[in-house]
Amino acid sequence: MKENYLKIWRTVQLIPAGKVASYGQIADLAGLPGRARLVGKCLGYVPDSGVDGKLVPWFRVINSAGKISFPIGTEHFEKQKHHLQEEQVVVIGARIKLKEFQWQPDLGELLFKLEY
DNA sequence: AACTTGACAAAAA
DNA sequence: GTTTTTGCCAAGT
Repeated sequence: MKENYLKIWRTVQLIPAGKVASYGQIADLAGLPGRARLVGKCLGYVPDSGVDGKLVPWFRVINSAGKISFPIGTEHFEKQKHHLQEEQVVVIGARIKLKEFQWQPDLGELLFKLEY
């Protein structure tokens, strides 16, 4: 169902530059609790052209362990790491300090997103 | 309808 | 810290 993909893509667009979010966190915010794996799957289908006229920053989504989910050394891995470093996120190996870089949405943003 | 597949996650070891 | 095991559930065959 493409309905869910859109919810997820739009939620990912809310992550500010320089911050990251986990797959589970995105699932929750998108109103799809327990569907972290769906988030991962659908990010693989993100249109390069973007959604609603904006790009979807798929590279700001990492796993709950605080690591990039692609195998180290793969093309995807390097690309994601590069994107993150471009916006000042510190990546050591595959690891990112969630304590420092995890997105913590404030109440205002949540209200804005309450329309489903 | 049955079975497989994930860019996952939490708990256990 | 690490790896393994289990549970998860929409989507695609």
